[in-house]
Amino acid sequence: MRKDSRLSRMLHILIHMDHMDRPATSNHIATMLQTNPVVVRRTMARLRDKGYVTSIKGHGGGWLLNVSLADITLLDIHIALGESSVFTIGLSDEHTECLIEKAVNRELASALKASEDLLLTRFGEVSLDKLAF
Amino acid sequence: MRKDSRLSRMLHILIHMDHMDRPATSNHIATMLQTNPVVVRRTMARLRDKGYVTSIKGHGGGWLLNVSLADITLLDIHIALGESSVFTIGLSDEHTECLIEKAVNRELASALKASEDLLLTRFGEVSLDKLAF
DNA sequence: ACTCATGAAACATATTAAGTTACATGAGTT
DNA sequence: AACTCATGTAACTTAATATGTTTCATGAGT
Repeated sequence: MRKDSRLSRMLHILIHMDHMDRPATSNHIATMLQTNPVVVRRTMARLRDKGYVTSIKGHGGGWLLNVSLADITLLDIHIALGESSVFTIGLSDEHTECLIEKAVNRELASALKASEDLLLTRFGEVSLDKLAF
Repeated sequence: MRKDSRLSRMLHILIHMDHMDRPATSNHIATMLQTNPVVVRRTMARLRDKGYVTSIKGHGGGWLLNVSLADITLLDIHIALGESSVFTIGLSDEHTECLIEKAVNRELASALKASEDLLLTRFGEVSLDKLAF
């Protein structure tokens, strides 16, 4: 499956935006990310919904960083981008009565949760200013 | 993205096979998994390649468990099913010269690796007999 | 011969980020 | 008021991959 690179992309752009004194247009951002301005708007809209950035319409408009890099963590951005699972591994049909299958799924779910908890904890410990220059 | 439920499914079936005294046909397994016999053959073939099961052609044929449940771990089966990443999260283009992007990707890669290491370690600690009844 | 099973090729489906096209809307500039 | 630049949004296409399905060849026991 294609990887979800939105987190990586958004972190990259947010740090760049911290250096800018003017709004960054979707076109400008798309060029930096080697993608399309509509993809940028779609993804940035998630961050706007959380208040991390502001969008300005019209001439001279674009996107502005709304918070200090020190005040947002990787986890904040990860959550802003959506709640979908971080794993490609899933459980088989959980509406079963089979005790073996339930035991298997319980074990897998437990291991996946521990792994995800570690990832999110780590994400929460890193604010974006730690990745900037 | 659709979840990869092969690990869950194969663990489930392998434990059932340990209780059986006759080969399990792909049809029988498919019924248990609520899927198609061809999907079963395709997935079981990976386990056969690693020697965990044997396939028997012809009348009275099917699939046989080749090892003791105590001798295989979740990690063994996970590896047998393929080396693809366990994460839906990926890094953005890594062929860049941007130092910020490199720092972002380095941090993400490090966190993902720690998380995956934990998952695989945990998988390696659980042998299949611990999930059986 | 007949039946039952795997092996394998070929194709369809589902999911979701990503990519693309097109047009409406809002906001400065001239 | 007309022009230009930018976001907002809808609709559609693409890519990747596990899954699902159909079909036929092959092997093996009865």
